[in-house]
Formats: sequence, structure tokens, C-alpha cells
Amino acid sequence: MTTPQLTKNQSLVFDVLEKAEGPLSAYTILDKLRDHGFRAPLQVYRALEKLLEYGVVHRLESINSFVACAHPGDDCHSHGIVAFAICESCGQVTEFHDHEVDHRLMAWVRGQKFKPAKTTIEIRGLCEACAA
Amino acid sequence: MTTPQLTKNQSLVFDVLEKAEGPLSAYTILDKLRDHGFRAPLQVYRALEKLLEYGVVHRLESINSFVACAHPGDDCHSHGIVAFAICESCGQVTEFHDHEVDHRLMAWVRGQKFKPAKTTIEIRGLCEACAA
DNA sequence: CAATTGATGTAATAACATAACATCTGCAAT
DNA sequence: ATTGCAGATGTTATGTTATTACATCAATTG
Repeated sequence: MTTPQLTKNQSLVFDVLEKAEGPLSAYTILDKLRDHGFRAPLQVYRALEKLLEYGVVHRLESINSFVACAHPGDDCHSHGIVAFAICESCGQVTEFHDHEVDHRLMAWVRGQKFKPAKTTIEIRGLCEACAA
Repeated sequence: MTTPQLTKNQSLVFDVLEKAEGPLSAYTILDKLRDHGFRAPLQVYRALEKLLEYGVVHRLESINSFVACAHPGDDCHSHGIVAFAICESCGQVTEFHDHEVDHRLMAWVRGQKFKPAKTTIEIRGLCEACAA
């Protein structure tokens, strides 16, 4: 999928996520955009919905937050399953991909005749700096 | 870890989850236990907290729900990372384990000197029956 | 210009989770 | 047995995350 031109709200939300050091909740994004006219959560959620669809933003299910995709430019859907390491101390998120993991999961899924739509892999713990 | 004797509330919550066909939200559990004297969400969340700790219940992060562990008797922590396939149509959840996936993720983690605490793997999609 | 479509604005509410504080219960130490 | 503690429980209130419902606006197209 190619990413279409972002709308005004989508751009605002995406910019906030790109400039952020770590993941943000929808309500944190909302607060950061009050000056730009955002008043209601739905403005954020609607933009996020599209950004997720375009693959330029990821949702971290285990912490109800959102991050900009680590691959500037091209969309992330082509990299296979995305995995995240989330530091519970500093909030830093590292995105990675492992094709062997993908293969194993997809092999299991095939064996079950399960039809996967969206796969979540999230490792929560402490990053090197925080574990020291 | 060995599972201690469950308290009254823990037993009630666990029984509800065991008898359920699929994952339940904390508030659904609460509703099912009103007749047994449950009045507030905290009663459920406190029981769940312990049951998760004992490894007899799992939390499905992507759907804010809880399921009884598929391994009756022994605790689940010994099986390595737990993965779930969640049918978005019928709600059925299948729990599985893949040591190769564990190895790959733990190898990545070691390379980053990341210290993992809790890992989530959830595949959402359609089960064989629902995909037909 | 009318009709359609997608984006946006706004208010209200639903769904999920925790904080703070009081009370109770079982049990160990004296 | 009583005191003191720890863990479990009860209750109220509140905080956080997400969606429903409905109105409006802007761009496009027939």
C-alpha cells in the first residue's frame, strides 16, 4: 500500500508522534494538539485509524499507546510482522522484525487453517540503560 | 512457582473463566459474580492480579480480556512464551507455544541487552470455522 | 448546481482500570 | 488469650481509554 497525502489532522497527529521520543497515548496527543484546535478524542482516534491503516504508525496494545513507524519513507506492512521491545522504565520503544519468527507463527497458523489479520508481538522489560 | 490455595474471590473469578467458552472482560466477570456478592471492579481486578501472577490465567492485551490457562494443573510459566490466536468473529482463543519463536526473540533480546519481563504474542484473525 | 463522499466538529457516553481508605480475618509471637 | 501483623476484602470515587450518534463542511463529479 502506498501512503496517500495526509489530511490536516492526520499530519498534525503524525508530526506529534514523529517528534515524540517514545509512545504516546491518544489523550496525550490530544493535549499536545489543543493549541492547534483539537478539542475531542475522536479527532485523534480518527487520524490514528488512518495512520495505522497506512502503516506509518503502530499501536502498542500492551500499553494503549501509539508510535511512529521506525522506517521513515516506506510503509511497514512489507516488512512482515513487527515486534516491539518496550522499556517499562524509560518508555523507549525499539521496533524490529524477525523473519524466522514470522515463518514459525505463519506455519502454526497454516496448520490450524487460521486466517491471521493482525499480529502483535511486544516484549516489555528494561532496556540496557535502565537495567544497569 | 507453585499455585497456592486460592482465596474465595480468586476461586470465584477463576471458576467463571474456566467455565467460559472464550475470553471475558473484567466487567463481564463482575456481572457474572454479582449474585455471589461482587459489587465493584476492584474485586475482580484484585483476583485477576493474583491469578495472572500464579500463571493460571492469561491476559489478552489486544482485547482487554482474560482467559483461563489452557494447561490445567501445572503452571504456565514453565512453557516459555505463550502465544494466542484469537478469532475476531467467534471469540475463540487458542493458546500455543513455539520454542523456536522463543529462541529467536530471546536471541534478539540478548543482542540488545534488553531485560525482558513479559512478552505478548497475539494473532487476531478468523478461525477455521469462521473463515469458511 | 445537486449529489455524493470523505473529513471534521461536538457532545455524550461506554468501557477499562486504579487510588484511597476502611474493615475484616486468620495466624504467629508473646 | 490477647496483641499485632499481613493479606484479603469491601466501598466510593475517580482516572484513563475508546466509541456512538449526530451535525457540518469541503472537494469532487455527474
